[in-house]
Amino acid sequence: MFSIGQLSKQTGVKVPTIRYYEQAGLLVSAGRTDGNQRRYDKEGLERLGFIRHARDLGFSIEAITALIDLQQHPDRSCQEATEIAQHQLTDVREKLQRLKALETELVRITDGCDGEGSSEECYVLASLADHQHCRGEH
Amino acid sequence: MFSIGQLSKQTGVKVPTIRYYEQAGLLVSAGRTDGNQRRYDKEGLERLGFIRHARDLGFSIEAITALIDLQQHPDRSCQEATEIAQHQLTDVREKLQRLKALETELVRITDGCDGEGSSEECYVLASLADHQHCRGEH
DNA sequence: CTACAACCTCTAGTGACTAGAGCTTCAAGA
DNA sequence: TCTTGAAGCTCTAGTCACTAGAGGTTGTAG
Repeated sequence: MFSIGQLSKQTGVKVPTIRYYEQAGLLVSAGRTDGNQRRYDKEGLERLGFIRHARDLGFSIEAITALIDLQQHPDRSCQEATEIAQHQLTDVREKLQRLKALETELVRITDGCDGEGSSEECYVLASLADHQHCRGEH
Repeated sequence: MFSIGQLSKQTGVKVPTIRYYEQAGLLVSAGRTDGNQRRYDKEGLERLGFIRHARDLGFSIEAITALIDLQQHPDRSCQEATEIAQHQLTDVREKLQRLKALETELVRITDGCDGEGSSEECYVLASLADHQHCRGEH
């Protein structure tokens, strides 16, 4: 049996976050001591590990709820889980695209400026003021 | 002179967002008609364009405030602006790194599963449950 | 002059936490 | 057994950058 603090240490999830997950319905309400403190078993630990891993991969709370739901109905098709993961992958790839464009643009902006001189003729500021400077879309 | 709606159309920034920017101190309080409606001139339009562009590049409201402040003190060094942009670039690059790792991991997870069978033996769910499966860090 | 789109302010909600106040409980050492 | 203080509890509010909605007022085209 672990206290919430021990669970926190083992998973790397902060204590208030664990309570938040419970309140959000991700974690089943933990058992309590007579004094109302939460106590967790191995299952609680594994569940939190699952959540942690999924959050690290950028899955939303909503998506994780769906995945946990699926986990608990072993008879249901695996397809749903794959769809959720695929969706997440698409999402990540879109963000990657966008960030790559931003990187290019920021490199261009910062390279154009040596940091000397007054801000009046600053290339960074000029670039931001005038979209015309940009190569690509964003 | 433009109304807030015309400004919105010209810049692509939604009306409530413009008001939010004003309230956040990014946009100087606009002039008003006798009936208390905002009216903008060319300067207001340019300022909003600047903000829009900077937001598109992922600069925080705080960073943009600093940049605008700089713009208004043409005597101050350009170095600060460059630093802010550099910081933003570092930030973007970190996110890129992270997202690339996530992509790899998600591809591995989704590739391992054909979507058939029951969720009991689903590779997606198993991968999320067990960090051991992972190649890299995240 | 009228109708109604567009404007106004204010409050509250979003997602995923994080911080803090004010109180109670657990567990180790004396 | 008692004490102390770290760790737990609940509840409210704050974060960021908006977005939505209520309920009322103004501008302007016909």
